[in-house]
Formats: sequence, C-alpha cells, structure tokens
Amino acid sequence: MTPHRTSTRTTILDAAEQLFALNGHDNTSMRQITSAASVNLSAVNYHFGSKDGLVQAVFQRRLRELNDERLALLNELESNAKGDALKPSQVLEAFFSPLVLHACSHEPDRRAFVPLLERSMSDPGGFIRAAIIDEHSEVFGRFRQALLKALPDVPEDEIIWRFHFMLGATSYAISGAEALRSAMDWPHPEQKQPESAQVLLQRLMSFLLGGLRAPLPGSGAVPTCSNANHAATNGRSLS
Amino acid sequence: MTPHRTSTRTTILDAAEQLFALNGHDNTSMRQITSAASVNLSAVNYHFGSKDGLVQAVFQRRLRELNDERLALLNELESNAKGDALKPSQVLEAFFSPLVLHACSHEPDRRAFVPLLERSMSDPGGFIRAAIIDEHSEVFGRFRQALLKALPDVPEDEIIWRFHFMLGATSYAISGAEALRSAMDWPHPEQKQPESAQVLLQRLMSFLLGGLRAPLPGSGAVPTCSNANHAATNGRSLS
DNA sequence: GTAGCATTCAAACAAACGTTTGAACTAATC
DNA sequence: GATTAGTTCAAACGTTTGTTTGAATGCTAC
Repeated sequence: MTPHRTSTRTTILDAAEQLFALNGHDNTSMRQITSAASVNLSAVNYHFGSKDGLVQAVFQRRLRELNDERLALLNELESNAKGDALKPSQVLEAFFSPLVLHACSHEPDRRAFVPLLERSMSDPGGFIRAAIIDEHSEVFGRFRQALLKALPDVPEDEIIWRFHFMLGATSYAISGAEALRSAMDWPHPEQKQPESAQVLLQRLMSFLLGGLRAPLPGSGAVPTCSNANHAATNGRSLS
Repeated sequence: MTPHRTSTRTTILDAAEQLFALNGHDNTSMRQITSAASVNLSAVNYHFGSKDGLVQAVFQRRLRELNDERLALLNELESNAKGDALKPSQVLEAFFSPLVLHACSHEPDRRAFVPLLERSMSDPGGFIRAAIIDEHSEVFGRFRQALLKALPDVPEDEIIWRFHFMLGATSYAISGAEALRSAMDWPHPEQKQPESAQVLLQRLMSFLLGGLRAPLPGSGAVPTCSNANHAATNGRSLS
C-alpha cells in the first residue's frame, strides 16, 4: 500500500508546524513549507488536498494528543474520587497542566505548537477556529461538568466566564516569557532560562485558583465602583 | 493647505480599522480597504506611504487615546491619594476599565478596535507588536510602579507575572462573549445582549483581584503537586 | 516482464498582491 | 490668467500566491 509508510506526509506536517508557529499560517507560503521539508511543491496538494487541508491537519494532530491527555487525567481523578466532587485545583491542573507542559516541552516541535494554537484561536477568519472548538467540544463539556460539581455554590454563568478568563491567562502565560521581557523592561535580566515548566505552572495555578475562588461580583467584597464613562474626563470614581 | 481638511485620510483609517478587525490586517487587501472607503487605490500609498504605514497609523490613533485615558485615571487617583499607596482594585480598574469600556462601546468603530488590538499583540511578525509595546511603555511603567506600591508584600517577579496573566484574562474577556457561546454550548441562550459593560467589568474585576491577591506559589496554601511528566500515562499526582 | 497503482517531479497556470507611474484635477498665490 | 503645490485617478508594473497539469518514477502483484 504505502511504500514509504508516511514519510513525506509527516515531514510536511513537521515543517509546516514549525513555520506556522514562527510566522503564522497565512504568512507562510507553501513554497516555504515544501522547501523546508525538501519535498516537491505539489506534495501538499497531493497529500492534503489544499493548503487549508494542511493547516487543519497540523492542528488536529497535536490537538487530539493534547485533549487525550486532559481526558486521561480527568478520568483517573474521577475514578479515584469514586463519585465525590473533585477539588477545584485538581480540575484546573488536569486541564491546564498538559498545555503548559507541552509549551515547555524539550521537543521543539511540540513546544512550537502551543503558541500557534493560542494565536489561531483568535483568528476570526473562522475555518480554523471551527475545527479547534470542534476538537475541544467533548473536553470542554467534561471539564465544565467537573467544575460545576467542584464548586456547587458558584452559579454556572460565573463558572463559565471564569473558565474563559483562565483560558486567557494561560494563553498569555505560555506565549508570555519573552513578550513580557520586552514589553515592560524586565527587572531581572540575569535570569536566562525561559522559566522552567514547574515554576511557571505553579505561578499560573495559584493565580487561576485565586481568580476562580474570588468572591462573587455581587457579594460586595470586591470594592465595585460605578465608573460608566469611558471618556477619561472628570473620571471621579473608583471608590 | 488642506482643501478637504483630512477627509480621505480618516475615511481610509476608519475603513481599514473595520476591515482589520474583521479579517486581520494581512488578510485585508488594500483594494478592499480603498473600495470600502470609496477612494482610489493609490490614496493609501500617498497618505501613509505603504500598507504597513497604514496599519501603524490605525493602531496609533486608538492606542494613544486609550492610554491617555488610563494615565488620566491613574493621575487622578494618585493625586487624590496624596502619596499613600492605592488599593489594588483601584489600580486594576484604572488600567483595565478603559479597555473593557471601549470594547463595549456603542460606537462600532471603537468597539471593533479592541479585539483587533488583542489579536495583533500575538502576531510574531513583529513590526506591529513593536509599535504597540512602544506606545505602551510609559503606561506599563507607571502602572507597574503603582502595583508594586499597592502590594508591598508581593515580590516584583510575581506581580509582573500576574499582571501578564491579567492581560490575558482581559483579552479573552473582551473577545469572548460570542466565542464562548459557540465553544461550549452556552446554557443560557435566551440572554441576547452581549453582556453589558458593567456586568462584564464586574465579573472580570472580581476574577482579576482574586488572582492578583492569591496566596503566593511557595506558601503552601495552594495544593501544589509534582506532576512533571506530560505524557498522560500513569499520571498519579494532583494531590 | 508487464500491468497497475501510488507517489514524485518540473513546469506552467490564472489570480491577487502592494507599489509605481504620469497625467488630470483642484485651489490658493502671485 | 499663469504658476505652483496638493490631491485624485486609471492603468500598468513586477512578484508572489495556491493550484493544476502531464510526464516520469518507484513499487507491488499477476
């Protein structure tokens, strides 16, 4: 059947993934990909139908692997708990740690993928986001249920919003090390390594947990204020 | 001097901003922009030099306005405090509320800009990110100092990281209403309006404050665990 | 060996891109 | 009214894009 097994197919996938992460998938031409992979230009259309087909294949390959890890962690947690509710920290770590650990992986291909994923989620063009959220739908449902059970006092609206906020914080945490260093001038430039996975994960987890368990907006514990004007003039507000 | 004042210039800026927000700035051709603006194709090169010049102008126009609002709010807070440290909630609100309120603005042009900004921050191509962080540098410095003063017990590293996490959460909060509704199947589809600015801002603020004031990673309050393997196999961990 | 299928390859395709050109038009200045 | 500078315009420029074509290759099976 397949003479070379799938050599050129995966070669193209690897090269495309790397270039996509570097330049974005629509600032990467097929000629760049096929040159980097040392294959013929037409190979992409032969194996993936079109460039869009290649992009989709790049995402599905890693996304399936990532979500399988998340589900495996959640399954083990729930089977160990024997019906009891999990702790919020357990649910969060099962969902977010595979992502962070991939982002800090030693294999450069895997590491390159995560920022690419985060970036493509905010692409409104749409065909790639549809594929991503389709691949995530089962995982999202499972973790949403687990969170609802872990926090029975928090209304569902709030949980879903906070889960969304956490996704954003994690996204920036991942793509953030060098971006942060250049945005504001980093006070500790002597620190060389890009934040080991462990310490970054701990930083992020304590932040996420703090946000997830924050007092509810209406509870008065947060010094909410009534600043409704978005012109900065006469901005007498902020408690 | 200027016969028509600056009609075509701002017409182009408005059309470009809208199209950039819709399709991203490199999936938008100059022919689309000039058609939408009903001006000649060459007008872009005449008024802005190049397409990159136009992109930069689109960002600078709104960014300057946004950061002026933030600085005005912070200035008033600090002058009212007369040297005392501000409350963390005050600093956060001065920084994030202008962004959220812009994103929920009734003027569609202003509202369209914020997701565009968030998306372009994660563009690695670079020339646009450089412009953005350049425009932000003063604001970042001021707010970082204010946060350091407001939270004297938290080490600087941690504050900067958490500030970064908050940026991510806010980014997702803004671009999130409809994305969230489609990603996981939203449990309350009868809610029509895209979350009024007030309630979204309150949701976000309580989350951000909870994350900002979370116990520090090393303090043991967070059930930290030692899950170092990112293969999901034998993942015995998570406390 | 030869038929048949899967894969690779060089070459060309039409379409779209950002930019440049040089002439037309407008409006104020001398 | 002629001159000048600022602005608009239609047309074309040269590249680069993703895709298609048809011949050449490699491998398996009869």
